[in-house]
Amino acid sequence: MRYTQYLLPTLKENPADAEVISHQLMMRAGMIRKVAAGVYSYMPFGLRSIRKMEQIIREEMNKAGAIECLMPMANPAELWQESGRWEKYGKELLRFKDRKETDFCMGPTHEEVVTDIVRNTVKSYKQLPLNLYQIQTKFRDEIRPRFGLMRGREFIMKDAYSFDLDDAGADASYSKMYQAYRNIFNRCGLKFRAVEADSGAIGGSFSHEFMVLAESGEDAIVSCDACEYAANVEKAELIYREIATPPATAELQKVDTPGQKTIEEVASFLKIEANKLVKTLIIQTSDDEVVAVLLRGDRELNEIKLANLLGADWALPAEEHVVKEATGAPVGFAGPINLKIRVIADSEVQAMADFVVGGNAVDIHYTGANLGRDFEVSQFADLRQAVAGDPCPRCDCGKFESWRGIEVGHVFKLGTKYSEAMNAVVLDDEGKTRTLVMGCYGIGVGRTVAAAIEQNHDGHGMCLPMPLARFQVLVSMVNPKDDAVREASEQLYQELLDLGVEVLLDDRDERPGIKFKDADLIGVPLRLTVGARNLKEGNVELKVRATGEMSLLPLADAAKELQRHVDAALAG
RNA sequence: CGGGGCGUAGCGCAGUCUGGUAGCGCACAUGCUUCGGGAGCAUGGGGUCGGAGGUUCAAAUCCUCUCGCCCCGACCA
Repeated sequence: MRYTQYLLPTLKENPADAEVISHQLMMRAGMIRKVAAGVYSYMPFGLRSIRKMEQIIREEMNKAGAIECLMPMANPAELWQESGRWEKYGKELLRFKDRKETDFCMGPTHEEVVTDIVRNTVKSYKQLPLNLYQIQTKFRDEIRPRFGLMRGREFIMKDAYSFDLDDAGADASYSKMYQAYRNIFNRCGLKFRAVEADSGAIGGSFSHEFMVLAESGEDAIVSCDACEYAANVEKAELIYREIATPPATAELQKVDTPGQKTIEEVASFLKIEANKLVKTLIIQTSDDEVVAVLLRGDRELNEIKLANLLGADWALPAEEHVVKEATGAPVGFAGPINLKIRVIADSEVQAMADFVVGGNAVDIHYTGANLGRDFEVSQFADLRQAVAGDPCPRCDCGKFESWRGIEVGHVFKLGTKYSEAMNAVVLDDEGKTRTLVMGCYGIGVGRTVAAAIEQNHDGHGMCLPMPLARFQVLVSMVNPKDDAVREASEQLYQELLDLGVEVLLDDRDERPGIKFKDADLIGVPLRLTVGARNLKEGNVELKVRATGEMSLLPLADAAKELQRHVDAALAG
């Protein structure tokens, strides 16, 4: 491709509305343009990276035995009513009517459609296992789209759905997908972790998220420094092999703590460490239950663990008036002593003695509080957020490291939620009717490309890994008006094309500075600079974008040498 | 949806408080010089000041309504 015949509108400055690096660089490098909030056009330069990502996914999915299909974006309400999600999905589901006033929605995911296909076409266990996937544009009317392709409303997703006769089969399908996902993200050259994730309301199932590691990631994850265990902090388990409650040595004592509400305030007022306090959180659940939760002062509550423990959809800090009603004091002074509501505590609290708690009265705390003697706890459980340094729950020696991650993929064992609701059944080898066991597997295609940029950039622009780069080589002719330079560049360009290398020839009549800045911005992995200076010696200059490494190559060997570089980079 | 902020040329912004002929930088076009890290000079084109209504002799500026966009929260690939 010749630059002068291509559409690659680069921007010198960051667009005012782009906050994160990948969004800024994708805009500046002319990969995407915004059409509406969370809705983007893929410009030629961006589209090709997206297509490369799709192709990698396609190859690995096919290799794992999945079969590609393509389902409609417009879904009839009928199917969604059957699964019950027409009512449940809420405003994120973009609904509309056709000319006959029939309800439709833009598919945000395709369990309904695929389950409909399978129940109508698969009748026997002999047709199983089956895994159907598609790469398609989805629409979710997100409350808050942001960060460019990172969280759009319209976005390209690969979604796959597996169907098996039984749980064991579904587990096998799941692990095939898990491995396929590892292959996909490895091939993209991404640093990632497959982490255990919360499986939410569908109990008994399991799920993994694939997280690309990046500072700007929206998710917090932990991984063991000794074994394979990794999990979203929402899910990360904490276990205590031995918990011994130390003997109480101090008397319970009421102390005045005027105006000291937060843990930090109370700790510094009493001149003790935050971990000598026990905080009491008043929590309200989706079932309208109000409970008190005790945590060591320096710990954070994991609301998902709590909700799962209580069997509720959610568990959140109670509103102010509820706290007052439960404790008799304003927010900031709750404590477990003489509290009327149910008290549950994080396991770690069991290892504490002579601690400080709130006094359930304005400006009052207790010191020297002790479990059992001063108050009762109805249940101990793992309720806190994991942090770096916590012991691994799976191995004896490991400790957690913490990371930020961008969720680019999610594999999920669905069970029979949809097959049951929509009556997707087959006959087994005894002629008995069996409900299909499903799994679903998603990859955010655009998000993965954005994540790759988050992970591969510097102050000058992006450094996309070779497998995702739209152009593998850039031939930059320093001065197109110099005949020797122009001819050598054209020759190199042609040779590279003939070798099947994806090459961009910067044939613009621009000053070198502009060309170099653009080259760095758009991040072509390998740059060949053809300038009069080196050409006199018969050389051209190779610069590796990611490392900045430079070397001189004889003009005659350059094309072949570059092809070797490209092949090596693609091989990983 | 709650809280905060912004809409002025393709991009980045000033001008709004205190009403008086719409500006700057970049980009774009033309010419000359320049040419290995976002050049210089000159000339030029491009704007319903997000939209509607109102106040006024006069509105980008004041008032009312409205639309869009961004950031922080709950959701998710």
